[in-house]
Amino acid sequence: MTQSTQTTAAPDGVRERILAAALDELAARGLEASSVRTIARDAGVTPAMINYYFGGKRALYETVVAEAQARLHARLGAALAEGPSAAGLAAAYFDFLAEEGQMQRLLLREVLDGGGARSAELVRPLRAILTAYFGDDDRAVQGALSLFGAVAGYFIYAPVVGELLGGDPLSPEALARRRRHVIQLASTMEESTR
Amino acid sequence: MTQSTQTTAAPDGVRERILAAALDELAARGLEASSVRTIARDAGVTPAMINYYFGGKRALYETVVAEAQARLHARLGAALAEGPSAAGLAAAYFDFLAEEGQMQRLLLREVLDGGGARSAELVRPLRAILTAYFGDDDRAVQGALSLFGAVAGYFIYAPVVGELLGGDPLSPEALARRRRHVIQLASTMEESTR
DNA sequence: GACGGAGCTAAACGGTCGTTTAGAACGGTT
DNA sequence: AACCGTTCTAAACGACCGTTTAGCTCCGTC
Repeated sequence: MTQSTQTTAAPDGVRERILAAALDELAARGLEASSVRTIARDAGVTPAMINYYFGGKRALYETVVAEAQARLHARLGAALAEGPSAAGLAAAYFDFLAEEGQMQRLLLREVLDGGGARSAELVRPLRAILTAYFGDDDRAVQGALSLFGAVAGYFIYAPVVGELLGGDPLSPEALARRRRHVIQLASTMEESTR
Repeated sequence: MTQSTQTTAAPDGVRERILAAALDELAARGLEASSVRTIARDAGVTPAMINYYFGGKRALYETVVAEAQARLHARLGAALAEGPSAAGLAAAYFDFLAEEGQMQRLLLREVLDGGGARSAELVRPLRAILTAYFGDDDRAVQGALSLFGAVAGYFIYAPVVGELLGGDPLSPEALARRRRHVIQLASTMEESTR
């Protein structure tokens, strides 16, 4: 009773602990390979609690994915709002992945499993902003695709890169180097498109 | 008896049918989500045959992954042997993914699930060739990473791109456009590195 | 102080999983 | 003709899965 008398507030309530454990497990192992029993154990609750709060494994998964997508969406939207540049967009995407590494794994699995329909729905609101700033022509689209691929690829293949080159691709120094490279790549593309 | 009397040769023997069905299923759904019963049904055999020929689900998976990696390895090696250019390498990687679309999904899942150790082992023999041609400095490494990310990203995100922009990103025209863009990107990088 | 709903638990349910087993079919060898 | 190894099948096994159920505790309300 030294800590608190009203424990059931919010910050680490049962629901939040389940969400955190689910993000870890789902990003690391995928929907099918994760088990509600494991997630529940990591969250320190009973498996039945997952159904109580979320209605089932699939619904929990979709809650987690929706939250991850919302976070990414907010980041990219903020970057576009404050400065309409490919470099700024690339930097925002890079920083998002650098700070929340499991997100890329989760969202990539979602694309691989779901065929991209849900992800497209997420990105669609961004599209209006994107084309307003960067235009609609093929070169801009191709460049944007390359840029996002270059950013995401680094994090996806980070384990391979680490094994291959030695050193930790996720160390602050390596991340700073990569960040500089990606921003420069974005600038180059912007110039050639303009 | 009109077709053949010696059926147990090779081209579409039981083992080969299992491998083909397994590639489809494993690339589409992943190791954990795929079931040996489904693979066996698609191959027109009994589930027990998978254990008879491969020793188990995991061993079948590793056979399929090893074969996919070997095919990619051969492609990249051939491209490097006949012309040491980033553009040639990018084109070879692009063509591989364009012709065998499920491969990228399979290998990407392997990286996501396996942490990259096996993939690194595959790419290691290529590394000597790569550095001999492109050098070892940071700019070349960063550029190569971006290039491979840009190529792979297109195929991974093809469903999203299709939903978003309309049209089929895997149509011959779209592929040709993307191929040109990637090769040009490679050339640009090569110039700035040189 | 009985009531009722919210939060939670332990146990069980039906189903699917990967794998094993017992044995049938069959061509080749002796 | 008896034997044998190979190929293959149908059935069963035990484990684990996601989910449901029955019931407990606790607390604010009347």
